[in-house]
Amino acid sequence: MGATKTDHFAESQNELAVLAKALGHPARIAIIEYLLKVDACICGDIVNELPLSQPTVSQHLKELKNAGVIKGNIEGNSICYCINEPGLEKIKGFFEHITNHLEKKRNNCC
Amino acid sequence: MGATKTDHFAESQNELAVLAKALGHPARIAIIEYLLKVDACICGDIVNELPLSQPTVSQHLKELKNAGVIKGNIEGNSICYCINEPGLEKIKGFFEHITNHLEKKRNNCC
DNA sequence: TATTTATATTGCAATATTACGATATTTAAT
DNA sequence: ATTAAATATCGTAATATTGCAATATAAATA
Repeated sequence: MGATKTDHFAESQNELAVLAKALGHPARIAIIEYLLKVDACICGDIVNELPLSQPTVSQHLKELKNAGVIKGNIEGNSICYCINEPGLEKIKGFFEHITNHLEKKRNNCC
Repeated sequence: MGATKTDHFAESQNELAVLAKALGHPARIAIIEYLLKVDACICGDIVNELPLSQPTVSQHLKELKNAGVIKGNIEGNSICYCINEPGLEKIKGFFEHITNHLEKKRNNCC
């Protein structure tokens, strides 16, 4: 025990969970917000923006990339990380689906 | 080490991370989807819908509730769990913010 | 080529999560 | 009052995550 029973769930459920999980850490939220703020790729200065060590930041970037939230290219001496739109569209769609549904058929038992 | 450095991040970043983290498990995605599908509160049959034991499901429900994704009332012999709209609006707003921003100023370096 | 700069990887300790059996709690029904 | 039901909590094992120091890698520059 201890490991998530991934194979007992639908593919789409696992996909959404992976995306959500990737965003389930304040440092990774901060990275995304910083990407938006500077309105460009991360090229070098992300470590100074976060209250974490360089290896830790690198690890968080890796997780965001693995989950499909950001994408990265090698850019000379540094790495260029950007938001990966398809990944974010997928999770945004999930929440839109939920809230649209709630607006249509408001159940009020709670 | 090992624990998230919550106090080094902004309150809003921690809030969003908590919400996203709560959805970062396929069982909890499945619970939300089931709540939408039946279009009512969960009253008893959620355990049969999931490939997990009753204590595990109970634990997942608790986490969703703590994070503010669902809310629950005692309803006689069972518990009535519903989607908690404010929580979902908050995280939906985050993703809308991101995708709106991306549409406006599309950076194309990656 | 040596050095600097930027990022990644390794290894490890601390902590958190996941899952479930056993048990407790709480309410409804007998 | 007992029993049945539904859900929660406890205890615990297995696994995952978080964070960083040390080290590796790779490219730019002196």
